Amino acid sequence: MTSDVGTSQWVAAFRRRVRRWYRLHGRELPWKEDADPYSVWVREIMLQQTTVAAVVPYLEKFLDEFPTVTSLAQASEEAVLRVWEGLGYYSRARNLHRAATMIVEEWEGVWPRSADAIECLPGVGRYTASAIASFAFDEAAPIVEANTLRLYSRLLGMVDDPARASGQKQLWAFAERVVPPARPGQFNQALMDLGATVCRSEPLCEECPVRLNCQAFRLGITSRVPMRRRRARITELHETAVVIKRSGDVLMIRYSEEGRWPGLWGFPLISRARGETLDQPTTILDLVREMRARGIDIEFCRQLGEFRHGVTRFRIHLQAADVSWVDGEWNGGERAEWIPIDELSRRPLSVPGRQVAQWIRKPA
DNA sequence: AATACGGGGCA
DNA sequence: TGCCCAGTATT
Repeated sequence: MTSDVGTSQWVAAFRRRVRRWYRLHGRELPWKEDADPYSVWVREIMLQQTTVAAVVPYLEKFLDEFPTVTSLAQASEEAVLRVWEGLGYYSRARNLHRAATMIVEEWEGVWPRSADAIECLPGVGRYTASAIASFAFDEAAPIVEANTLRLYSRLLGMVDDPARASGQKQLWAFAERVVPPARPGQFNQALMDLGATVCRSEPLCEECPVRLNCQAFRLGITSRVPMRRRRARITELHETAVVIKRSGDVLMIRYSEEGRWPGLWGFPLISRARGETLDQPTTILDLVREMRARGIDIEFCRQLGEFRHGVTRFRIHLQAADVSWVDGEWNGGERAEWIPIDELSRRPLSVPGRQVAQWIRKPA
């Protein structure tokens, strides 16, 4: 019956159907058997707002490089960011590193077992804490994330905005009711697999083991539940990455905490007006002036390349300028270093930064 | 309550 | 292209 969503009878039948479906159709994820708290933690952080396909190679490399929480704590933040490079949301990597230090120094490397305690770690919110507690420590902790949010919303026939406080409250309350005392981690995994493969954005209801438990299915509103959120408008940015060379070295800055890519290294970026390009003398004059304002006299050589890159709600139209140093020191505010070109691979760069670095080696 | 934070996968 | 992704922290 669907009229009794959440009652104990409903929950019992729901759990049975989900478990059975999972035995037959659950995803074969590479970490399926790995319940070690450290690796659960690392992968849950990586999976925040990031697809499984994107995470797999990064997780393998990360655990290879930092196999234990101690090794992670002992590493430099830059080394951690270097392994994270290209995965995005870099504050995750920095929080991971900080949290490793906390675990080692304050807790002597021993994990707290409860979700509440785990949630004290930086970068760990309610979902991630529950995931770790249920996967690694068999705590019956409820989860709500992208996959389960869709699933629960539809089961409940929830027409409220799931992002709002009242929607969130209903979803977490539902999660608390369905998570079972026995093997809660496996059950949570089953819920996510069901959400990911069947209760997708465009749901495959004919394959769903719990469609008769689903209010949205019964009402024929699965395509409108959960309510979609409208996206933020994209802002176009036109920027120039300035590659300043001085006898085999290139000037790199460490992006500050306030702006984009905090903690990553990169090239000085200046903005252009829309339509300005490096084949225009006025653009080049602007470039020279902008760099002089940051302490460095340069001579423009040529354009290195150009491409488009999306970062959160911005789309950056990037051109790179190959220039040579004439005089002066960087006083643009950021930490700066002259780095031999063949050592760029050792620094953590953003994706556009890495692209520009490739152009330096092999001009496009 | 709204916004910032990245980048890739896929139709 | 546009939508979506095992969210969290900050304003």
